Amino acid sequence: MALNLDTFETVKRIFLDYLEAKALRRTPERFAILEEIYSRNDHFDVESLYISMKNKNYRVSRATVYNTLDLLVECDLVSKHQFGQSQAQYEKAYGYRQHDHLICSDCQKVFEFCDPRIYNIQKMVGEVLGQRVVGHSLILHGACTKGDGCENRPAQSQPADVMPTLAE
Amino acid sequence: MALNLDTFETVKRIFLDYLEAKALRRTPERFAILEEIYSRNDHFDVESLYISMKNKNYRVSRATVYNTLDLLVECDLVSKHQFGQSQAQYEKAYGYRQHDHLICSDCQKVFEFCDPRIYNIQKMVGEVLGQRVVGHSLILHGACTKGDGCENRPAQSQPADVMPTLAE
DNA sequence: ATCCCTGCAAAGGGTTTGCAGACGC
DNA sequence: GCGTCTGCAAACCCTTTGCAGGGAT
Repeated sequence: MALNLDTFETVKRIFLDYLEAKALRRTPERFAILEEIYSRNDHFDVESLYISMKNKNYRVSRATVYNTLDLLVECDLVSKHQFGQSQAQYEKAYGYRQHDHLICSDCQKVFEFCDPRIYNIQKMVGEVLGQRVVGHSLILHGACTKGDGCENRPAQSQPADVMPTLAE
Repeated sequence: MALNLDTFETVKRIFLDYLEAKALRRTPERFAILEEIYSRNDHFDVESLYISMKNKNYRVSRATVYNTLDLLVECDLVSKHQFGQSQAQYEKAYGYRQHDHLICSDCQKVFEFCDPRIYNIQKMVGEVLGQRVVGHSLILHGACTKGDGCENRPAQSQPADVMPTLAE
């Protein structure tokens, strides 16, 4: 899927404001990386992002990709996940609802879902333990025994609703 | 806290059976590592386990520690977590209820809690996505702003109940 | 002109691997 | 005795770091 220009203008604006607030420079590399991320729809790791840009003959270094991803995570335009593999996975975050992931151990496919009850758990556990809970990471581990589930299923571009969203 | 002998006999039995079933050898190192793990109560990483054993003048290599931990995870005597740091964290699993973790980003303390609603989410999400869900990992990220929460709080040796356990 | 940011490559840290010798079976 | 397991160290992989040159301000 191609880059959504409206969305990109918005996130570019957000990034510009963030850079300005932090007195960081507006380098072409930073915006090129942002653009590359927002023209993707899947989860990706640093290497695949780096390779995509190389393939488009855009000269970037891995170090800059890492650096820029940190900035984008910091300003909530990108979210970072550790799905248990060694390398971190990233995805664009703007315009996407908070969601969680189910990963099939057999075929490695990643599904997304939303469930408002997680928010309740988060709130209640925080109260019981006397902690302010600022976020969570929920990963369900699935099994499709290759072929009879994941393979036939279209990739979820939007998180599936598990139950009607009650509150946000 | 010292090793609970009854528990250790049980887990040793389980491990023996597992080794036999898989036609693996009963080496002294494997049982020494199991014993060291069950005489601990905290979460630990490979290095600290290795160091403890070295300090007790038990000769083991890191390679064997890694190898044995894999086996113990495989037979459910140990659980492995990726709390986002670089190294994996482990904890003994036998006799402990399934529980999840809250990690304070400020002081790194780890709390444990149980919430049966996670089980319901797991089940329902699996149904909606057509996946058999075999497990989950939920991590809540807390913030205590150092000193006013975690510091004063005793470590949770048993998972706190967030609500009465309805079902298991 | 300043000095932050980039690219490159080397270093770093946790985990895995290869190999020779040890030992459970 | 056979074949797996161990210990050691090197290799590995992802990420971070150091440094010199380049470009944003």
